[in-house]
Amino acid sequence: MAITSRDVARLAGVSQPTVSRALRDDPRVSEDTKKRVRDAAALLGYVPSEAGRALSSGRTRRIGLLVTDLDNQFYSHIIAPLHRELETHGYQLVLHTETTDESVAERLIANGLDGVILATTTVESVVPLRLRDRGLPFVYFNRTAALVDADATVVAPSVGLQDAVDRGLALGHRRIGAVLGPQNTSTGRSRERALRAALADRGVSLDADLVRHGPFDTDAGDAATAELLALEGAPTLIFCGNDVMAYGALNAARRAGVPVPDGVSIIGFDDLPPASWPIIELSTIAYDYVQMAREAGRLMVRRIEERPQEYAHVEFATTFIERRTLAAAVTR
Amino acid sequence: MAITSRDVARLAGVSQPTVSRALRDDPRVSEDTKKRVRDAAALLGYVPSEAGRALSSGRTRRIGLLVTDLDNQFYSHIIAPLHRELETHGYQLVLHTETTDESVAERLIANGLDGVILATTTVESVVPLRLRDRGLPFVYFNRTAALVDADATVVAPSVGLQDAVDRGLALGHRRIGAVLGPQNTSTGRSRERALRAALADRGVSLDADLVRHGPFDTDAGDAATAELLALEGAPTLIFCGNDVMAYGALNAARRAGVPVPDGVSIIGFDDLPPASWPIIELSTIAYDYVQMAREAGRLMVRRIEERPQEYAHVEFATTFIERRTLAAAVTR
DNA sequence: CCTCTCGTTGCATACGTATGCTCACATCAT
DNA sequence: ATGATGTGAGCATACGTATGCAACGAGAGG
Repeated sequence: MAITSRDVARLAGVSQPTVSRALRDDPRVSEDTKKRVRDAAALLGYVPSEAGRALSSGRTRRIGLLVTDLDNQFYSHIIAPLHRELETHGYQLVLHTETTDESVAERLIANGLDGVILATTTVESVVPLRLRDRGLPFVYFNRTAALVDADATVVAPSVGLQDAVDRGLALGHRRIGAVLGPQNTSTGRSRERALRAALADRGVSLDADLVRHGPFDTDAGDAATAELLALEGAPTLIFCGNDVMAYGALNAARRAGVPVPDGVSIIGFDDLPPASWPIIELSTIAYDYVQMAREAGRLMVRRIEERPQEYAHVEFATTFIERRTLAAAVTR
Repeated sequence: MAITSRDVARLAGVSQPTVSRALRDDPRVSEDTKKRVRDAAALLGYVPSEAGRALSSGRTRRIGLLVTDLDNQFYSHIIAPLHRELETHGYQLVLHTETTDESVAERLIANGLDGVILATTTVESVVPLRLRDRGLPFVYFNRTAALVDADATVVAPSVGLQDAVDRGLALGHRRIGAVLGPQNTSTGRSRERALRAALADRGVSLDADLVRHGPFDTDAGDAATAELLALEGAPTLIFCGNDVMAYGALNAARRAGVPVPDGVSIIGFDDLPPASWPIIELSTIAYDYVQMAREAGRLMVRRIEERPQEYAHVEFATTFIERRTLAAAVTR
């Protein structure tokens, strides 16, 4: 049924291996022959079989992206640049979403991937261990795991959060709350640590009553903020674990009838596109996540093709972006 | 390096084909042997090679999803349910994003997919033609192309739009504008046709000056709405091609200082999650896009495994959901 | 004129699994 | 006791490409 390299070989009057070499532009094939082979291939509409190629070469040129919650806006914005970056290197992105930790690694391995980009690892995940044991190269994107070292692209939250904290304090905020991400993610942890450190640096500490933890999603941000706003001494400024949680915070404030920023100020983290929309205008900590995705792609390709001794840890700087949702503290 | 079925066979004291059959639970293998093989496979940590399997069986159990603009929120919400649906049938989703129309088909074919789900087809796309010529099964999701028939899941916009139009007219709106999607997409066309028909049914017609077309994204919705609001006789109600464009419309109104809904009413299409957020409260036309994604997955699997004679065209009903962004018309 | 080298092509085979066919053996009816 | 039936496993091979190695011819150098 399908056209194989043998069919092309027959038409071009050469052997099958010559077809294989000619189409991959092997220098050992004469220009003359290459042209003949290419013409024959085009005439027949020949398309090389990935399966045959994978079996023979042992490589698939496919890279897996492991994400648990695809619904999360953040990852939508990551996939496109990552896809494009890998494409320029001749690799293809394959999406994997699984929730259970144990079977994931097996499926990644079974799928004959050349490498895996881990985007939603939890700190205690065993997936990196399994991949390492199998010799399947992988790269951490955004989050890292504790058990195994590897190439990684991470965000350095300190600078951006320090600026945000300073600005918040300057605006008179003293009762400061936090709606943070899960403590079993490296991002959740590092942002919390950086926030506490930035406050401590100015002699302020987070009141434990005003801190909440939850998944990095809108519903969690909504619920946690609703709780905080209902408190006797509600915070006048709330730091959120990411923008998506901050959307939830804005919703909760609206539902509670607390105006933003006059009743409460909200600060996010990520600077996703909606943060700069006129109807949202979210103050947030920004970093170049598109560049970060591309860098993760580059690290992945380098890991596969060059197997460097050292692991690269690329950090991305953060900056504070002030928008409408931050204003002077008002005592209610 | 890697463990093959031959290694398992040696350990279990059987032949390689028996391993292949035992692990796929072939009834021709005795329970006793199966157990021995499974134990040996587990002991060695054997994972079947996708490449070998694909080459031998001619099937990959991989299905491609072709999307041009991944950034579009709509598709983020589609991918997860589609992924899950295919997974339950033992298939895996592979994301393909390409902009050029010509090379796409080749890459889809080359990748040894069992089938393709086309999510962002334009009406005049040749991809369906190429796929048909190759005998690669495919399904239309949401949009369809004109040239080739195939299984399809589509939205029937008429009912929802008729209700929305009736409600808008009841609220006194007469100057009605439209910020619509591209005319080379079946969704763009069918929504425009349904809107015009619904208005015509009530003896109203769209003023050509108040109609704009553009890509299904926030920026386009923003730009078009800004134009409409700047007109002498600006519309009091604007229908948008989808929710994402409606976000842009809301932004444009905010920027222009026109309050929503008191200055202008906005109606979207899709009912994505943000539409029901307290800070947005977008009136919109809803349908069950999660179910639609799952149905597309089911059609795809059925097409691959049963090759039915007839093509299925599954329609999804729409309903109008009234929220804050629609109110009585006010003359400015 | 012989040998050596270089450039080009073909030959043989490996990659790992699935499957049609054969075959051995046991069970059972005749 | 013999043939028929059925069960379970092995043998041989196919799938399509890539690659190490051999081979071939031409040209160059001695």
